[in-house]
Amino acid sequence: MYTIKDVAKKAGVSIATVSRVLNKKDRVKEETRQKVLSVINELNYVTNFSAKALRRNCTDVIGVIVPEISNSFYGEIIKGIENKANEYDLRLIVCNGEGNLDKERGFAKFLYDQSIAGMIFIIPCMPDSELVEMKNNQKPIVLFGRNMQKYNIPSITVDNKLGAYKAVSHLCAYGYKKVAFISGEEAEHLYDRKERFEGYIEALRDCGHEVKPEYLVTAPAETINTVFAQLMAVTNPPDAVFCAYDELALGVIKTAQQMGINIPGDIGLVGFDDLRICQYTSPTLTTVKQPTYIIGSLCCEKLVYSIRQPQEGQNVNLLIPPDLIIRQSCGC
Amino acid sequence: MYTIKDVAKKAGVSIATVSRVLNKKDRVKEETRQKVLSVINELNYVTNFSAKALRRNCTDVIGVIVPEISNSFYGEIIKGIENKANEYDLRLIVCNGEGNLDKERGFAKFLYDQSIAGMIFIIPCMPDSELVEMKNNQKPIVLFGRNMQKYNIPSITVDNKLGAYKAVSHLCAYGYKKVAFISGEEAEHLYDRKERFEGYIEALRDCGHEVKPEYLVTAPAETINTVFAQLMAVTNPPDAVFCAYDELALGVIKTAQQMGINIPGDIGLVGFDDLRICQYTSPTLTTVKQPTYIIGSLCCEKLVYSIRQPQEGQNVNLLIPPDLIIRQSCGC
DNA sequence: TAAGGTTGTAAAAACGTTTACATTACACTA
DNA sequence: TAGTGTAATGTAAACGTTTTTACAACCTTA
Repeated sequence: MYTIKDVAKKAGVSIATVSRVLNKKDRVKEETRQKVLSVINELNYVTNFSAKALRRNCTDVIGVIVPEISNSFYGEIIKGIENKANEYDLRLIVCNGEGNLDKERGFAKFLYDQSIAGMIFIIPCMPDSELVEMKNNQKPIVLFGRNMQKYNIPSITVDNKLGAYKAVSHLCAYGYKKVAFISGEEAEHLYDRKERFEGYIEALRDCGHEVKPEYLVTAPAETINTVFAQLMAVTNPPDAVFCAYDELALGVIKTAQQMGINIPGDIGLVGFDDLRICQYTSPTLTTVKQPTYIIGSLCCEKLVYSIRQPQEGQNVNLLIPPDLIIRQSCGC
Repeated sequence: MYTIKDVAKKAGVSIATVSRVLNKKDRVKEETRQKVLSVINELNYVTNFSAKALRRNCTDVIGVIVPEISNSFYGEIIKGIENKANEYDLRLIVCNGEGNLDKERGFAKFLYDQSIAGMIFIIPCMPDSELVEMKNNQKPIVLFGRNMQKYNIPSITVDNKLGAYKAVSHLCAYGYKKVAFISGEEAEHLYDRKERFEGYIEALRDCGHEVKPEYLVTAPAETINTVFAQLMAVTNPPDAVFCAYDELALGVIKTAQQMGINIPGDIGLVGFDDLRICQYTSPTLTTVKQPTYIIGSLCCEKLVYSIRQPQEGQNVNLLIPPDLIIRQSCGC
């Protein structure tokens, strides 16, 4: 493994010159530049990142904290980030936060201590205040799933309200009159849940339907079978269900099958996220698509921007309008 | 951000002593040790990894190259690796090889140049020779999906032959007599494909059925619908299908549905891998389970072993026996 | 008490870069 | 020809560790 000294000696220049060639900031006579480059090539020299990082107090690594690495939804986002990061010669450290605040804090602290170039938080559970603190630590950060424009933190969000509105008004337009809403467990940091609920409400109102409290269900995904059964046992049960997450809709499909309820014959169903699995369920699941790969790619792009132009204030939220993907489960 | 010097000064000792306390190799008087630790705690000192890496010529980072990060099969493996890595205070860099030899090479070279502590290759497409070369570069590596015991490289494989054997003999035991085999595209590095085929053959033989060439299909996943249709159009078509990968079985389910063929009524179906999606398809998919999380965890454990005890030769292949998960699609 | 062994600590070199500052080389002007 | 300005390059310090070497200080033991 050769060092910059070896290159310098072989090229007959000083190490400073080699460094200059490498970092192409200062000017070097074209002739020497070529000479150095040819030696670098010949020796197959690569710069030692540890030394570089030590000297510059900054690595070429970015970190991302996701809620669940084994979930292909986040997998797609990570893929988007990674590809973009490689374009910019950055490496990616992936951390599996598991939706656990302590884990998340631990990873964030670790990455921060490691003089990482920047971090991406995918649907973080940290409170706003801690994220602001991270930002103030001089490390660029980017968020997905939380709009923190007012704190001057760049972020990307999907227009959850619009997505939910699209989904529910689609159901209504096709004649469903009694649309229930199943959301997952309530949690402070799950803004998407709230926004999707708002979209649901607004769509119902705009379609002239009333919001019935008995159609509103909040429960963890594990209990979906009992919860769905209860929902269907209500007097005057719903004729359609909008689930805040595809995960929940999957549970509904499973439970309905066990109960002998036909989807979409007996009840219409729409989800949110467009997990890959939605194409394979039976019936295939109508859902609101979040463009995961693109989201990842954009997150990374924003981060790189913050890293390279730290002063410029493009710290704005980018709102992505989601699309409704119509499949079988809504019966339309 | 404090350095070891700050700690030394505040504790009234030399930096060497602080380093000794930190790396707990040399002995330090208990009293000074406590003093140093309390200062470290007070200042919230963390060692600079770049400096450490530079000095020791080795980082606390390991790398993993997977074929597809957005696939939850690999996501689970990564999760297993990551959790185990964190236990050992190692960080993980994830690389998305995309089953592309050049990408894989690029990542491997990069990681190698970065004085990484070790690497894990998940179903690599590199030829044996290059892997041996990596191993000879003094960096510990671990493989999943390729047995390279004879080259003294630690590895983990699933007993594909056994898994396929279990799947096919299960079908035969329940009365299926004409079992077809659909495998994905052929490729040099896909050893699992070959082994699963062997298991298929052996199971048929042991059950007293003959192997019919017209029941053997090799085709990329994208063409599964035409391929399956052709298979069913054969005179005396099969009454069951064993797919070398769940991905293919998913395609079969979809196509069968379109063609009005009932699974398992008209034809039995078994896959291999146990993707999460298998629980949600209709019918749910009987399949051979690979314990992904555990595999990841074991890979990491083996790697750590190689890193910490470089001389010891535990460079053996670990063969994991897979289980058959019986669901609806086989009709048993 | 002197010789020898332990134990605990310090001083300093080294790891491979980047970069501020210093120096040289050269072309041009007066 | 001397002086000046600029472009090109070199020198050396610094980044924060680990680790080798050295040396005190303190015990044993003869």
